[in-house]
Amino acid sequence: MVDPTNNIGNVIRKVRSERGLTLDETAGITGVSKAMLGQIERGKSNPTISILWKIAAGLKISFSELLGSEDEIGEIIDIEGIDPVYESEGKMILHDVFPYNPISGFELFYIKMLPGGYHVSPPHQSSTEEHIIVTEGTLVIDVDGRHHVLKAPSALKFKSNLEHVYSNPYTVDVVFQSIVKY
Amino acid sequence: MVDPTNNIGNVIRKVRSERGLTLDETAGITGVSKAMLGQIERGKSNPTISILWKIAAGLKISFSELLGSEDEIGEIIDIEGIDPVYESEGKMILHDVFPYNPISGFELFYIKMLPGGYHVSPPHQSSTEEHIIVTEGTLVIDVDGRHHVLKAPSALKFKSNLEHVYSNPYTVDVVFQSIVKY
DNA sequence: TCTTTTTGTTTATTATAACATTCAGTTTTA
DNA sequence: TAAAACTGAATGTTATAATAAACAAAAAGA
Repeated sequence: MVDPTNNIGNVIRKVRSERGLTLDETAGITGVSKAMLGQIERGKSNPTISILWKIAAGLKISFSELLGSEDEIGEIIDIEGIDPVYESEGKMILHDVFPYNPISGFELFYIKMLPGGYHVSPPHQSSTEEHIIVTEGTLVIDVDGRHHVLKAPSALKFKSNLEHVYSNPYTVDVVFQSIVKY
Repeated sequence: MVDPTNNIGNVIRKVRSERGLTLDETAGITGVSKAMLGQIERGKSNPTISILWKIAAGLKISFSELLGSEDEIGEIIDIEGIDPVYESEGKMILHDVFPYNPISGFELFYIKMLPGGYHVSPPHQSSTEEHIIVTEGTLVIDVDGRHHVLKAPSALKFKSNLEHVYSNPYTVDVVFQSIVKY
C-alpha cells in the first residue's frame, strides 16, 4: 500500500454513520474540528498521528481497524500472475504474495525451487521468525549448520538472525511457502 | 496516552541505532528526509500518517511496535503427525501447525478438505484477518455472500468478522493453509 | 597536525495540516 | 409558504509538517 489516507477516511465515515453521528457531534467527542474530520473522511487531508490518535480514541476504534487495507481484502490473488523474483541463477522463483505492511506485520512468499537450486540467506534482522511450509517435493534447509530435510507436507520455523541455506538436491521441483514475521 | 509523539521517536531511534543505520541511510531506505527523521526521533515533529507508514514499511516494524516460544524453534514439524481436528463429518481435516502464540500474533492451519466437504465458519472477533493459500486442488469460499473459486496455486484474504463458508464441490482433495492474524 | 569524511542538528523555504468561519442545500417546524 | 435549524462542503488564515541545504562537531585518514 502506498498511501493509507483514502481508506482511513472511508473507515471513519463508515463508523460515524453507523453510529448516527454528525460531523459536529464527532468533533465534540474527539476534539478534532468538524472541518478537519470532513476533509479526512473525503481523503482531502493527510492527518497527523496525533489527530488520528484523537479520532481513534474518541470513536473507540483500533489503529488496525483504522489503517486496515480494505481495498485489497477479498481480492483473489493469482500467484503465478505476480512478477517473480529469481534467485540462484533462475532456479529459485519467489512470488511476493502478501508484501510486508505495518499492520499485518508479516510477509508471505510462495517459492518454487528447481532441481539443483541453492540459496544462501544471510542473517536477517534480529527478532524475526521465518516459517516454512513445504507443500510439494522435498526441501533441504541448513540453519546455522544444522541440517533439515523437509518432505512435503511438513513445516519448520527458525529465527532468521541465523544464516540459513535452502537447497533442492533432488530431481523434482519443490514448492514451499515462507512467512516472515517481524 | 495523550500524545504518542515522544515514544514514537524513541522507538525509531532505538531501532535505527540497533541496526547501525545513519539518518542518511534510513532516509534512503524509507524515502523520508533525514531532517524529518531527526525531528521525529527528537520528538520535535508530529508526523503525518503517510510519513509514519513509510518509516514503518522501510524499517519493517509494525505499527503496534511503533505505538505500543523459544523452545519449538528449529524443530521440524511433521504435519501429518499432528493429531488433526475433524470438521464437516470427517471431510475437513485440520492440522494446527503453528498454534497461536502472543509473540507471533498469528496462527497457521494446514487443512485438507475431501470432496463434498463443507464448513461454515461463524464470524470471528472483529479486526482479525484470515489469509488462505490453496496449494492443491480447488477451494470454494463464500465470504458474506461473495463467491470465490480458488484454483491452486492461489490465495485470498478477508476479514473474518464476516461469516465465511469453505467447500469442496469437486472430485479431488483440496489442500490449503489458513493464517489468522489477530 | 591538518585535512577529509561522516555524523546529527539547525536554518530557510515550501507545502499543507488544522482551525474558525462562511456558504449552499436539506429537512423541520411554525 | 417561510423561517429556522441542521447537514456537509467550501472558504481564508495560521501553525507547522516536510524538504533541501547549510552547518558544527566528531571520527577517520594522511
